[in-house]
Amino acid sequence: MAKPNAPITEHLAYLLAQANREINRQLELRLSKEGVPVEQWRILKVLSDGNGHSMGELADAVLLNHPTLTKMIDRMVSDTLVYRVQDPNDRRKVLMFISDRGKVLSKKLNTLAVDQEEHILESYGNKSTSELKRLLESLIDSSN
Amino acid sequence: MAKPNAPITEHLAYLLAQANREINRQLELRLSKEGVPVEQWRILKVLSDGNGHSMGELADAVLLNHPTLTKMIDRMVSDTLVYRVQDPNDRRKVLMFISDRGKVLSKKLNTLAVDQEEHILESYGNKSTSELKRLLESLIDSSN
DNA sequence: TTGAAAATATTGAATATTCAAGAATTGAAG
DNA sequence: CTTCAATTCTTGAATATTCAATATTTTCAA
Repeated sequence: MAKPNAPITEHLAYLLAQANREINRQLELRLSKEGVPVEQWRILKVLSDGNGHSMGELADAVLLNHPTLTKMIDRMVSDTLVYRVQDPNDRRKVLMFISDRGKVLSKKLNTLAVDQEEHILESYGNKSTSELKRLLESLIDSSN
Repeated sequence: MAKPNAPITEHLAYLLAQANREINRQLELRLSKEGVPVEQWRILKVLSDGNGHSMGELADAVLLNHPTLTKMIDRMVSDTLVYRVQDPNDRRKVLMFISDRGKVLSKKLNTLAVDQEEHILESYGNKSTSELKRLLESLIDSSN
C-alpha cells in the first residue's frame, strides 16, 4: 500500500487535501453571499453557544494559529460581530463573545452551510456521507 | 442531518479541514527533514513521470492556483530541481520537467511520505484506511 | 486573411499568514 | 516573599498568497 512509485492520487494526504479543497471551495461560494470567509463562520459558530472562549481555545477549535486568529478577530471586532472581555479569573486570557449582530449573521451563515451539506447528501448519498464522517472522526482521534 | 444548531464538529466541511490539517502537519514534519514544503513534494512527484507538464496542468494536479505555482516553480528552478521548456506545439504553454537533482530529492521525499502512510496504517488500521480512501475518491468524483 | 475572442503564463500591488520577539500575568520552587 | 519559568496573547517584520492586469500565442469566424 502506497508504494514509492504510486501516483500521488493514491496518497491519503493528497486525497484529503483534494477533498478538503473542493468542499471548502463550495462552502466559500455560498458564504460569499454574505461576504464572509469560512473561518469567520467557524468562529461565529463556536461562539454562538453564548459562552466566553479564550483565544487559545478558539484557535484550536477553528483551526487557525494564534496570530492569524488575533488579526481576524480584530476585523470582526471592527465589524461588531464579536467582542473581547478580559478573563477575571486569569488576566492573561481574553474571553471572546458573540454580539447580537454576530448572532443574526451566524444564523444566516448556518442556513447556507446546511444548504451545502444537503446538496452533498443529494449527490453523494446519505450512507456514504455518514460513513465518511465516522471514518474522519476516527482518523482524527487516532492522530492524538 | 447537520441541523442549524449542530456543533461545528458535525459538519463534513469541518471534519475534512481538521483531518487534512492534522495529516498535513505530520507530513510537513517528515518532509522538513529535507527542508521541503508539501507542495514541492507534490510537484516533484507529478513531474517524476518524466513527461513535460504545462503550468495549468500542474496547478490542477498539485492543488495550487496559477500565480502561486509560478512563484514556487521560480524557487525550484533556482534550486535546479526542475526546468522550463517552451511547448513547441503551443507556444503559449510552458512545459515543466524534473531535473536529475530533482529526481534524487523526489526519491528521498517519497520514502518519507511512504513512512508516514505506514505510520497511519499502524494506528488507524488497514481496513479503515482503504475504506476512507475509497470514500474520499468517490466524494471528489461526485463533486465534478 | 484578418481581427476579435479565448487560452496560457507571468507580474506587481494588495492582502494575508507566519515566525520570532515582546508584554503581561500566573505558578511554583526555594 | 521573591524570583524565575511557563502561559497567554499581541505585535512587527518577513514571507507567501491572491487578485487584477498584462503579454503572448492560438483559435476561429467573417
